[in-house]
Amino acid sequence: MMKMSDVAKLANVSTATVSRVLRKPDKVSTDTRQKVLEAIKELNYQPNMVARQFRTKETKTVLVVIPDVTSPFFSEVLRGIEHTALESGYRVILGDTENDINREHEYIELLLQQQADGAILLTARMDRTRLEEIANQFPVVLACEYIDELDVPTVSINNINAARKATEHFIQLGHTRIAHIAGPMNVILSRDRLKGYEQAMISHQLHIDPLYIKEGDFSLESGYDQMLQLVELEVPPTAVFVFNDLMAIGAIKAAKDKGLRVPEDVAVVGFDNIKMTSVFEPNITTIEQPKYEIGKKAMDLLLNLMNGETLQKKKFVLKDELIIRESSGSKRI
Amino acid sequence: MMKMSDVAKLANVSTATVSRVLRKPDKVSTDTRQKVLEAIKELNYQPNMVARQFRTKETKTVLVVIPDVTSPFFSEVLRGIEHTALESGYRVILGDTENDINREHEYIELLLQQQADGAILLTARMDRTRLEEIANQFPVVLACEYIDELDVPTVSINNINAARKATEHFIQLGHTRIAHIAGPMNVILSRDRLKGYEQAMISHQLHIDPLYIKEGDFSLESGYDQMLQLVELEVPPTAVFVFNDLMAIGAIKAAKDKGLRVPEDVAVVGFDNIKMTSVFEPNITTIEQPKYEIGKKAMDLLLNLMNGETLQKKKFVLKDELIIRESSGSKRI
DNA sequence: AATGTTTATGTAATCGATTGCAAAAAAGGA
DNA sequence: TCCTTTTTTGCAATCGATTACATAAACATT
Repeated sequence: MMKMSDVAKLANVSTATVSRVLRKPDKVSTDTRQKVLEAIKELNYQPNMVARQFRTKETKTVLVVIPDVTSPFFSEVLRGIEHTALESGYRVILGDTENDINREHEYIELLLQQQADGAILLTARMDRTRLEEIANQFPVVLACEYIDELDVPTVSINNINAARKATEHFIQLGHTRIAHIAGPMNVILSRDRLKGYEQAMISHQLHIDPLYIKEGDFSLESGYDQMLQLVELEVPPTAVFVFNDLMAIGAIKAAKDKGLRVPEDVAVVGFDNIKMTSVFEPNITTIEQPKYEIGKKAMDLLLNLMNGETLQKKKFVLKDELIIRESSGSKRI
Repeated sequence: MMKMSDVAKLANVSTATVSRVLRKPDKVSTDTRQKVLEAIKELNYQPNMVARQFRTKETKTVLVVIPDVTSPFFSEVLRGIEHTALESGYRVILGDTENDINREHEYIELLLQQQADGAILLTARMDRTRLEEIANQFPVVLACEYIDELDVPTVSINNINAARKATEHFIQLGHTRIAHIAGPMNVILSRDRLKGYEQAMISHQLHIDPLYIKEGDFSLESGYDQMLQLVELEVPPTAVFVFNDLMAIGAIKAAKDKGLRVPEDVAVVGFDNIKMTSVFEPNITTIEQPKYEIGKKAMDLLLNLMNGETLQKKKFVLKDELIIRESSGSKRI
């Protein structure tokens, strides 16, 4: 493997000049630049990036911590991040926590070890003080998940509003017995969407039956399980707002397996607008989140931070949209 | 940010000793080790990994090139890789090519720049010579996709056999008009599965109508489009073997939209056994690939290669399985 | 006690690039 | 032509760890 000094020797210049050709070409006369470039080509020289990183203290690498790479939602966000990173010459280190908080910590270590210039967290379940500490030392952006009242740049939609919108959709259709299959309560998104659900119910004077609130774990299977419990209630709900599309799909499956028709017997609304929602039968009414855009925006912010800029605005709330399809049914009479 | 010399000073030893405490603790007496560890804790010292990488020429990082992170199939393989990598102290750089061959080359550059110790390619569409060149210089493992008769370690299933098995399943059920929606023909997997389909047809003396062979692009939408064309043929097929589950889902949707029943009017078999296949209606008959295991095995091999071992065996063919569900229907009379 | 062995520690070179500073060369001005 | 300014290049230090080699200390053996 060739090194810079080899090029320098062949081109009859110093390594300083070679370095300049590579990094600040206009500081070098056209002649020498040409000579050096030829030597580089001749020797098939590739700069040793680690050496450069070591010297410049820039790894040109960002860490992305994601709760689940196999999730149709998060993987789209990841794509947005990765695409944008690449465009700006950054690499992405993948930190799949598999919903395990210890993994989250392990990955964050990479920042301390200076293996990444910054991080985007799609999951932030660690305690606030730890995160604050990290975010004070390194460029960090939160996307999707976030931590309340923490002064760290954040990109997300307004989950409370969106959840309220989804629930109100049911209310407008004439439902009163509306249930909610939530995500794990230690995740803020779950609490937010539950809150939105509650706000909608309360502001329309509808009773919130504690039995109508179930907690899943994001997975299709758990959506199935929780829905089973709901339909077996003495007075089952006529509508269920589900934390995400994956669980919604599980929930609909459960209803069907129990011989119920969706949306006639029980209506369902999901969240995220993953691809499958428009193919599944019935098509699923859901909240569209701009997944790719969230990733892109988060990466853009991170790039700013890594450039040493200070952000005037820290909270970016992107637009969501209720997409009405079949699973929520039509107006009840 | 503290450095090793700070620790050395505080502990009253040389940096050599500090380094030894970190890397070969048994070469240091218990007393000094204790002293050093205390100093490390006291100063909150974290070793600068880039400096270490620079010195040792080991990045403890592997590159994973993947054609599509949002794919339910590949993301499971990726998880297998990532999980195994982490266990062995390796980081994963994500290289999502978005099915773009140029991206593939860009990412491969990282090896030449010594930013990764090795690579796993889940997509290998570049030309053989280039890949050969790379694989001769660096530890590289191919998974899923591969290149014919190339002496690079490979992990996959036997796609030809599996495709034949899927097609023969139709034949056993009494179908004769069997179509195939293939993947892009520049991808070896597509050619293999097509080959398996053809083998099955030929060995059962069934006619292969060129009109029955369609080419999609892996996406659900293309499955939809290709199926539309098939059902609109003058003599439409009664069964369709589809390259992957995603396209199969699209295909089934198309059939339904055209008022056809699946499997009664047209039977479908997919490939990959992604989660959705067991939830979709009808449940989809498919070939199960051990996705996580493929990733794990590939990473294990790569670890061996990076350790300088030479593999006696180079081609690892994992077990696939035909999973019979509803979409392929029952025996025709 | 003298010698050889083993263990523990330190010295200083090294990895391959970048960059501040100085020197040399070229260009411009009088 | 000589002096000043600007441009181009090189010298050598530097980043923070690791490690070959040397030395010192501890221990064992006769």
